[in-house]
Amino acid sequence: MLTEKLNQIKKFYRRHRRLPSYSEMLKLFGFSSKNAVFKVVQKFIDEGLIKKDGNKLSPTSRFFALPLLGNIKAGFPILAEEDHSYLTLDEYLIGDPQSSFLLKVSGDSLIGIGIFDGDIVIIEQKKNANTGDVVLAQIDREWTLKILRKGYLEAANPKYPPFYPHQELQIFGVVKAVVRKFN
Amino acid sequence: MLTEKLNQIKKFYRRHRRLPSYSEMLKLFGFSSKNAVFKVVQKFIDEGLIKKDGNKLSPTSRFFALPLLGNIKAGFPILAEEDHSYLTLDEYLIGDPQSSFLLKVSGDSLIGIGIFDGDIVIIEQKKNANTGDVVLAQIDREWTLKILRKGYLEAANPKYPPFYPHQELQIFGVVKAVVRKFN
DNA sequence: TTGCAAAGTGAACAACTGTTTACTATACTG
DNA sequence: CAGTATAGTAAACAGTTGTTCACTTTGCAA
Repeated sequence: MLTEKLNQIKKFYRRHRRLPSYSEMLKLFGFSSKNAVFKVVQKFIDEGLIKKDGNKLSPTSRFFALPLLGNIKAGFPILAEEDHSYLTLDEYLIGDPQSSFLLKVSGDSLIGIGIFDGDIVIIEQKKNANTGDVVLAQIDREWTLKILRKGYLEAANPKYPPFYPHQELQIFGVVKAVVRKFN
Repeated sequence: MLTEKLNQIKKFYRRHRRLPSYSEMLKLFGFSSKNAVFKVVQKFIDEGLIKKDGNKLSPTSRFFALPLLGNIKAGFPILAEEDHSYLTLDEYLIGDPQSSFLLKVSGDSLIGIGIFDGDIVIIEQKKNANTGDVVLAQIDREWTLKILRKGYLEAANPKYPPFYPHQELQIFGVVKAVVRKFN
């Protein structure tokens, strides 16, 4: 089966974060001739799962990304094979990997905008932000995650008052995305 | 500078989804001897950014993953270099890539559990789920995303009533994670 | 200025890369 | 059954791989 071989390659890619070489696939598939591997790989290339990159192989986005289906509409056959695009969450959510980091959120001060306790936010480091941005900031030397307003910080939860700095309000980064895992 | 070379390799990895070979790095760095590259790579190996994998190179998780910082606590120096772990969002959020797909959410029926209009959910395909799971289901032939209860579906928004099936309630998958991008 | 480690050059090497060719076994179609 | 496309074997090949050795250049501390 061909999809079984694809899964073996995907498994290898997940473990090693690189595609196996032809001789590695040889062992992987249990073949005894590299040409057999060559022909299998050619099929994956034809299907657009792998591509040639110089004299090497590299995976296409279809290889490792997940299919993204459109909106749910009543009675709509969302699982139809068309109009897929393929998405990597890292690529989708992280704009500038160099200046970004993740932060585990604690507290309920941002539940109004759907950031819950235990969520992970992607923060892009920068020293200034726009009003309305969710920022990681130090207000009077205390770290916090809040919405930036003109000269103060605001929670997204009616039970918290606005936060006016007594001395200092310093911005360290802007929240670009949230991520939550269930269970 | 060494970090500049690392960024060049990262850039290459993002474009090609594989590490460059020594001769490719040669061009990348502007060197004229492969040995110079060899020594640079050795440093990255020493730092744990790249590792040897057979007779090939492969990136470690520190190479492409983002640092995850702990919870924010008042006054806590979260940016201290210690107790980092490194996280790939894809690996963190997607348990079984083979059976998962993404779905763009429309509607406000799940705002109570922090799933908003425009969010993307990661769905794992399966035909049965536990009570309390957020499921992708077909209720009387209409697709929907709701919370599964005993024999019916429920929104997470007081403005919607429970959804009892007239004929049929079929489950297609379980929501394992949500993801939201700001701006 | 001297001494020395770090950084880079250049050439050589065996091992492995992907690819090709020629041939055989297998499976399927009419 | 025969005919033929598909799948796999075996061996050979040039180009590239990562690695090593000997040497030169650069930068920096004493």
